[in-house]
Amino acid sequence: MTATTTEAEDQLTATFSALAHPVRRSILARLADGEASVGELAAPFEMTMPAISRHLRVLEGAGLIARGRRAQYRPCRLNAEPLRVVADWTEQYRQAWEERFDRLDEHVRTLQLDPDTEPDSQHDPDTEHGGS
Amino acid sequence: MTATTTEAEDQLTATFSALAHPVRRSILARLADGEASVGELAAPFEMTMPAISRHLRVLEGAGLIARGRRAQYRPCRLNAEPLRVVADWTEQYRQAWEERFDRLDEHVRTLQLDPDTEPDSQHDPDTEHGGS
DNA sequence: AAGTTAATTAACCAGAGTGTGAAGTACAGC
DNA sequence: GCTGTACTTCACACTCTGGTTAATTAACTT
Repeated sequence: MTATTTEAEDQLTATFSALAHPVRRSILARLADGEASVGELAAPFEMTMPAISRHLRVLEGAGLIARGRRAQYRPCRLNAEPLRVVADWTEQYRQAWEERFDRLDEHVRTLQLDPDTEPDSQHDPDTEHGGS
Repeated sequence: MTATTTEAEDQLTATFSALAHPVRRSILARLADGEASVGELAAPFEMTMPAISRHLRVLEGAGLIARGRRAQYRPCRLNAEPLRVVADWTEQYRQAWEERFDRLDEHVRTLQLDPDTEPDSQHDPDTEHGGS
């Protein structure tokens, strides 16, 4: 039951890994304009075809693209679903980047919950840095 | 002048790379609750301290955390700013995952550009996969 | 001063990621 | 059937990651 890594975690790891390479992000951007063959995708880069082919494999592995077959071409098209998952994941931190009140807010909330819990040792400037 | 990779691209690469590891995402989740020392961050994992220390270095390199010093502790706190950048980046694909008209739209655009290019083989199920 | 605690750095290793050129596969066209 | 085109797979090199243990730094404790 208690697997070390969950399905969703693996999906996220695969997607973030795939997105961690500028060439692959560039390929996705290209595919947002519509289907393209491997050769078309490779053209903008100073890189051999096999290299692109492997980048596409990574993208496919993360479910970010799907591939067809038309004659000797393997047209690729974007599948943005995993990006929605990424967007949802980041959303969980929205509050953290919107609020600049983080620590204050947190402190206030603590006091509201229980005024006696934290007498003064919460984040005292004296113990912060200056003890020479 | 014309750098091969831009600043923004590097930032994105660093952030996605950092997020591509489940342990690092887990650490960020922990830090969303507030500051924590390295030891506290390491506790949940069956992993030695140096390993965690390096994960923290990666997160710091991507600007996802900031580190202080309190006595012999190095408290870490979340900096969600790069996550906002990621959210903004994914936003550019929102349309792609919201619309289910992808292929239709693309087909229409192809026809508009050049009606003779693709007579009928656009996305015929027979040529799609069915080879014995 | 000596020892404990917190964390980093150093040295090392296994494995994954990213590129190359060369060979192999699949389809189209003369 | 042979040749060209599109792409993949193979074999290799090289670097980056991610983990380990051992040694080092830094601050508190007694």
